[in-house]
This record gives sequence, structure tokens and C-alpha cells, in this order.
Amino acid sequence: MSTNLKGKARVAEIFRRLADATPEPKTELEFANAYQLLVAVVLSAQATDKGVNKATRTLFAKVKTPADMLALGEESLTEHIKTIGLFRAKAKNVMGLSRLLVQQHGGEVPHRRDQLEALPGVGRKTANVVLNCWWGEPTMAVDTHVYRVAKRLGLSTGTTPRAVEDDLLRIIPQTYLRHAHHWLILHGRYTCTARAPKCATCPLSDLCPSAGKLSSN
DNA sequence: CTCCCGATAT
DNA sequence: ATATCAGGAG
Repeated sequence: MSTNLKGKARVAEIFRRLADATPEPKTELEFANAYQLLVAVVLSAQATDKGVNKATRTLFAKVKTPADMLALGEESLTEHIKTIGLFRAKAKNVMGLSRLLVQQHGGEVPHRRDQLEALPGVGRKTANVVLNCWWGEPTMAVDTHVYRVAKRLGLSTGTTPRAVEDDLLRIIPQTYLRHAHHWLILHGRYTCTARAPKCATCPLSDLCPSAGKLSSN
């Protein structure tokens, strides 16, 4: 952290650089509509996007709506997602949320946090992803990457995803909020990795209090 | 807090 | 071999 920037100026510079590197960041999950996005995000818990995409490529060719999923059935869904971790619980949740979407939301994905979080397998983080990725709302989904990167960069000292989310929403300039969570995810996935962060080639190293420390925060 | 749980990177 | 991967429910 050699660059002499502090407080709001340092935070702004961090996101200015991330924005410069990836002007229009987007999720690496593959989907063709809001329902498929929701399912993909539920399946992505503790799994890689690549692994989820491999499974959903064949699944989403057949299943485009919650009604399609009910018609497919849990047994068949389980077969499609067997290569993804936690597949039994996820299959049950996806069937449950699909049933609820048909019964209570006319087969549509609700545009409201409380209605999203009422769906089985959907918590705050998943709801935040759908609200941001589909409707472009300035939410901050705190996943494993965002949590790690935010703490290493000293953007938050929170010890829960919710605390980190609140800190980030407070300190990130409005203009960057819409894309902030994708920037932090991409940075965490490819540069500020969990085990061996690439500080030597990191574009933020001069702004980062953890640069070169090789801990895991 | 524990459980869920296969694929991949290190 | 084992840490990690777009977490959530009980």
C-alpha cells in the first residue's frame, strides 16, 4: 500500500480501476431468462460457475419455466445436477421453489426481496444476485469472494456477510454500486484468490493493506 | 453451530 | 491430501 490515498479517495480509486479493467462486468452463469438465472444461482452455492454451467447446459435446453421443471420431476433433475456439490438438497429446493412460483406467482420470478427470500433455497445473497443481475438494482450480494476481497482491501471489518454488505453499501460511491459486486467477484476469482493471491500482478496492490501478506484474512 | 457434497486447484 | 467453490436450512 504505497499510494498515499485514504478514506473515500482510496475507495473511489479502487473502483475506478476495476471499472477501467472491466467496463461492463456480468455474471459468468449461463441463463436465458429470470427463472433460469434464479435456478443457476441456487445451484451455484459452494460450487464453481463452470461446474454449474456444465450441468445447466443440458438442463436448460429442456427446462425454461417452473412448469417445465415440475414436469421434469425431482428424479430427473437430480440426474442432471449430480456433478454439482450438495445436489440432493439443491434438487429439493429447486423443485420447491418452482412449485411455489407456479402456485403463488403465476410462474414468474418475483421482483421483491421478501418474496424471493420466501422461496426454498433462496437467502439474502441469492436474492441480491437476482435483483442486481436481472433488474439492475444496486444490491451488494456478499458471497465468498466479495467477503474475502472486501476484508483484504480493508473495505470492511465485519464478521458476517450482512455486516460486510452494509459496510460496502455505505462506502462505495453511488455510480459504482450497480457493478460493484461483479467487480469484486471477478477480482476475487482471478486475482485476489483465496489460497495464493496474485499480489505481484494485482492492479490494486498499492491500495491494499493486505498486499504481500499471504495470510487468508 | 452442523449438515449438505462433487469437481477442481493447489 | 486438502482447501475451495456466486450459501441456505434446521
